[in-house]
Amino acid sequence: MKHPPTPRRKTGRPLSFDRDAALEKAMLAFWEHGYETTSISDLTAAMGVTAPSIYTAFGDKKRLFLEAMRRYAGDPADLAAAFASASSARQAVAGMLENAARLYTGDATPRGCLLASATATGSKNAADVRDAVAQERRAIRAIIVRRIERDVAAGRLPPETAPPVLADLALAVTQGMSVLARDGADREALLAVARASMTAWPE
Amino acid sequence: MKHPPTPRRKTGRPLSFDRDAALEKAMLAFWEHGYETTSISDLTAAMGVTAPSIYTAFGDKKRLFLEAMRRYAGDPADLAAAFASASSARQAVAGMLENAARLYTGDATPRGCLLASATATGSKNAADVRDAVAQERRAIRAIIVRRIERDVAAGRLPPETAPPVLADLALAVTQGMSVLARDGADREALLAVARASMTAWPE
DNA sequence: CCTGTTTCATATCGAACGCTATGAAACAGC
DNA sequence: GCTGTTTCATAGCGTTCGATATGAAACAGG
Repeated sequence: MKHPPTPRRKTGRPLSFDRDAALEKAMLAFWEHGYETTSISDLTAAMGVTAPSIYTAFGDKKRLFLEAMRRYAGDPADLAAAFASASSARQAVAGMLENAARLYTGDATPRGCLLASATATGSKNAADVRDAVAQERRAIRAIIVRRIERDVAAGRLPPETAPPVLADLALAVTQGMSVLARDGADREALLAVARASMTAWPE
Repeated sequence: MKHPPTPRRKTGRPLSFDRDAALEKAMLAFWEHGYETTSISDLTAAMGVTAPSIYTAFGDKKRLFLEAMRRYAGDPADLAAAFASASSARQAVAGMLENAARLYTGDATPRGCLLASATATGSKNAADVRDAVAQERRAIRAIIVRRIERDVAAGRLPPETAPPVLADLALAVTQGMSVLARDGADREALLAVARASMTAWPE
């Protein structure tokens, strides 16, 4: 995972807060309350940083959110690597669903999924942010589709398998689990849903 | 479906707009842009009604949304009736998923699901509205669970069937399809996901 | 030390937010 | 036609929004 180059500091007064820690706090705030419905005032409280410092360190609210998302929502390259090294597409997707079930019900983070809920809807001003999040989801979908196609080509899955359908099913279950988690479903319920959805796979 | 009694008019200047039509326009605006991220200004434009008229006719933004949701998102009693008259739990859920797939990709309404996306996240000020929408989802879940339990009791489904798991799977797929639809998935893709998820059912 | 650079805390900015006060206009009943 | 009631359009209420101007404070280099 490659981070963008730390803004080159020439000289001057040193930063009085931990930039990475503040970014993580911002991410958690966006995760819990959504992009547009988290105000700058909410962010200053969560990050422990005043508004002008946020703007000099991260640009504006939009760039702060995008940086937080790209930093903590998981690099698609990491997912691609995990999928590539998995023993099968089935195992890879089952693992992804199980990880999601655990993540969405963990105590260290808000319930549900940042990518599924933070920009589920929004005003026209935030259309570009929604598009960026949707792009992230599409990247994940493409990775799943390719991994399934690989197993079909290798004869590990029946030739009549439709990779996009299985991928969309996995995505739908993932994002649906996010809503269930927000409604209070516990970890076992989500894990059961994840396992049940895998029985829809061939063989 | 029983509507709340129309506010009794004694006398006075008649309403200059169609209250039901305005309510539907408001619902569509909330559906597309979400509850908190649809402003009163957006609503006056969509409904063709000035702000004071909205407030005298519907109370405030919160009550306008709740009335729109309860009026158009489907009365749980209607769903319960459809489920009761269905030939089987499986058929009832398959029908629900197919209806959702068609609804989320229809041209007459925004993409996705009002109940899944309008209050996916939000500020603390709107916590009560989110709870009301979550309550609606829980009511739907209870109906599905009960219908599956009925089939298990009647021996139409294997005794080891876990009704809550199948119900949660159906809910997750439904709400996941909402995200897929918003990301641009077409009707056939959603119908395929709905059908694929049904192969997870026993027998 | 002094200069240059960057961040700091304070105090806002204009715009948009949800909402409402006000008085004229449009009806029903008498 | 007058009275009572309700809705109308206009204008603006106080608050919060995202974002900044300002000048003092904290460093590195010379």
